[in-house]
Amino acid sequence: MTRSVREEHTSVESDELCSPANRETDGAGIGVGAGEEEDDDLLHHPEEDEDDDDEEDEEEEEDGENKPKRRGPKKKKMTKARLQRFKIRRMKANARERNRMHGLNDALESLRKVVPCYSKTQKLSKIETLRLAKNYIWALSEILRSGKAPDLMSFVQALCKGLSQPTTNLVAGCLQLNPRTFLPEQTPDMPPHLPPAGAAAYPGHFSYQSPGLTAGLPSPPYGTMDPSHIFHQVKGQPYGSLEPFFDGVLVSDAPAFDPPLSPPLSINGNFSSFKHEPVPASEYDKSFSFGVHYGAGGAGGHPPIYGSGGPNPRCGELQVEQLMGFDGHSHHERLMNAQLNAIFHDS
DNA sequence: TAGGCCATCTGGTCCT
DNA sequence: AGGACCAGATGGCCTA
Repeated sequence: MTRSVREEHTSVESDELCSPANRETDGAGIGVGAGEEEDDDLLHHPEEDEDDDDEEDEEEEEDGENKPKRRGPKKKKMTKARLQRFKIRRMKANARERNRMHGLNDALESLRKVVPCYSKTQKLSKIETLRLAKNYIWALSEILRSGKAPDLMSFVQALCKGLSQPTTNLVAGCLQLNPRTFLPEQTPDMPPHLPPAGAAAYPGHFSYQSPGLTAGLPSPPYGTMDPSHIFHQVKGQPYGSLEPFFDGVLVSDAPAFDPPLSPPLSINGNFSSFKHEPVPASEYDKSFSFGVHYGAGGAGGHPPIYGSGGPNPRCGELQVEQLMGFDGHSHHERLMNAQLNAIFHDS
């Protein structure tokens, strides 16, 4: 589910403790926010093993006469000093955990920027980001594997596999597509974009199945491959059937490519030069169970590509100039965009 | 108001 | 011993 960007932190404590300025500090208080425990609970914490036995015990255990005796090592009573140390330890652990989660979120934010449909205003949720990234990697690896450029529909289908409807709509919005055009009737058991078993939805499509479940498909062995690397292969490197792919597009001698934050596919019009296989109009005009249709205006206020109800002008026939950037993109991004278009165009 | 998403705290486990 | 990692719990925010 996509969500609007909201406040970075959700509580006063969070604002104080987790603002960027405070991220490196471990001055978090204990027991703030959720999971707060009363000191009484802490007093009986089992992990205490300090050597403060000589200190005066402040708290007496209230062992009732009717309570069964506990087995195992006798718990040491919590002295004030021990309690103090425990609190400090807990504060430090909390701070570390916060920082760890912030690092995780930062990484996730980086991931958001390199998968399609990055938007500062309409952030993908964590789970949707991961799903989309997985699909994106798979789709790109499939391009490499097959050496053929997929058509727009199957590519978007692959991207949207397993995504929620709002995210699917967002992807469609980013690509200036109507979800109805690439999502067949949704069934509980079948991801919407998957063609029926044993049948390709569209001629020339690569079908998507979960790599882990598909015997014939390779697990993408590309490690941390950035999608933009595809377009920046050094000339002469062995690429097998992909060689002609890159020869006519962009072959660079540049040693290393520093990818842009926004990926090519997150830009509207990436596929605007796609050459499509002929698709029966019925494939596009099916009724789908989508509550949100990508009608006039479209998600994110884009100008509609598809007229409401009318025959769909193929998005592959649109020109880049007709499309608006989803979020506004740099020259570099547009360059990448053009490269991608060129690849699909030349194939 | 329910449900989704999120940040945070917490205690347990594993590793160095 | 201390840190990293993990999963459960909790409560806040937001949206349908």
